[in-house]
Amino acid sequence: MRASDKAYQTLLDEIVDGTLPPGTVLAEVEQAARIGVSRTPLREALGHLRKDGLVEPLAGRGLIVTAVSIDDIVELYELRQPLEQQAARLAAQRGNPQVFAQIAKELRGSDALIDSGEVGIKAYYQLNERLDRAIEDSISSAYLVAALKALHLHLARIRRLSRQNVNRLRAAAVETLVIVEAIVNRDPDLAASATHVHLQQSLRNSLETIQTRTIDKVA
Amino acid sequence: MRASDKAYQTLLDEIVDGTLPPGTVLAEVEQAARIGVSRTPLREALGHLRKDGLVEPLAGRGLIVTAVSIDDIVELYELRQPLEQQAARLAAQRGNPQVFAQIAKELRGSDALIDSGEVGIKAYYQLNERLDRAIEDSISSAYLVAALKALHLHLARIRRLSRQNVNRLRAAAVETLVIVEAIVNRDPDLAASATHVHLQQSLRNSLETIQTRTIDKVA
DNA sequence: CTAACCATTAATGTATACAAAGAACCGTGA
DNA sequence: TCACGGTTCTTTGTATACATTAATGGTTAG
Repeated sequence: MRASDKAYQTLLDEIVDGTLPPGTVLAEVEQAARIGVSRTPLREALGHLRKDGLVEPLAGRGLIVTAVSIDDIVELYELRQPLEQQAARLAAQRGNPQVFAQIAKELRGSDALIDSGEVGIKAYYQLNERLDRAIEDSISSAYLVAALKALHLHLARIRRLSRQNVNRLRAAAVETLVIVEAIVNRDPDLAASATHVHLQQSLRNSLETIQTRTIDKVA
Repeated sequence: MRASDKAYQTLLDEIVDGTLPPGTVLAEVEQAARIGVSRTPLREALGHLRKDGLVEPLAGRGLIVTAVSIDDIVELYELRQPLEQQAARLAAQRGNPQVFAQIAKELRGSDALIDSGEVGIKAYYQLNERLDRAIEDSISSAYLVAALKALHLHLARIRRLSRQNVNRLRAAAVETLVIVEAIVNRDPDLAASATHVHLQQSLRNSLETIQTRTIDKVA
């Protein structure tokens, strides 16, 4: 593995999982020493993170980890909505129905997973990741896939901020199942509409959860 | 201006305008010497171009300028459609109607521009760029704007491949006017639909133009 | 006491030297 | 003549030294 890749992956993981919270100053020499690479590959990593929108230059202070406000969540969904609707639409047109039928089958049993504690919930998340992968594999457009990948970076960060409760997960599983079944039945319009509905609910939940947390903080 | 920015801008321009055609090998030392910077900032520039999707690694041969096939054009539009529909929708919701009314006014006179030769056509293109800018300014979502910017990089490249004739430009102006008027009237759905129509026509024209050229080549 | 300017310093930005990995080419053998 | 192996050379990847810029703190003048 190249040193620049190592630096990028390390910083990316730490930003996404919150180890490096928003506002953290990333000084080159400091981070290079910490990660164990020289400044050259570290700079390359920082450049990529800047393109990803995960760090930004702060006048004279170097680079800092970007903030994620409530407005950012809304704005992110204004990109997520059209991208994932299109992705679902194309998957319904081109995807292998058998692949999605299998995922649908597993989704129908996801309630049991969700109710079976931490391990089950993790398995449920992995099922969702498999669905995302299957959709991306069905899309031939490299451009759309790239845009989706960039999007998911930011989504992963937000997911940490607004942790979903079990009720929301169960509801989300039902919504997702509608999408997957539409893909199996090669119904692009339904797949897109179901995605629209799912994301609207998902956004609403995110905002409500954040809201609650903010209130908790104030109290 | 930083040396890395200079290198990035230079290479970007040359790739977009065709000076560096697809398949061109970009060796670091060679390009660094040509542009007049050292390898370090040049590598930074190449890294960004790679993230943009304008260059790609070729096993052992370093980086080459990516190809643009007919399939790529179709795939690019599969990203463009949802992004620009969403952009038009948001602009219709949030844009300043006066700004777009002014653009609409100028669009109504664009036939005269298009018929007045090279200079007029250039002015027409600039009008379109102003429209794009106005739409981006109306969108609050930084994520969507970033995705649009990345998209427009590739579109600029394709525009060179399929040069539009005067008839197409006139038709495009009419289609664009429908979009802009929908924005002025704060009609998001119409703005999105009109964008859908416009891009569909635009794609069709691109493919036909490419097709013709290919036939010419064979003949 | 405050404000402005200079010096110091710590950071980024750049250049270059070095290392490592891979490809091409030449030579030798069958 | 072809195949295989080794060597050389070109390339990318990394480290480090140097340049430059901007911020900070102290000192001095008003």
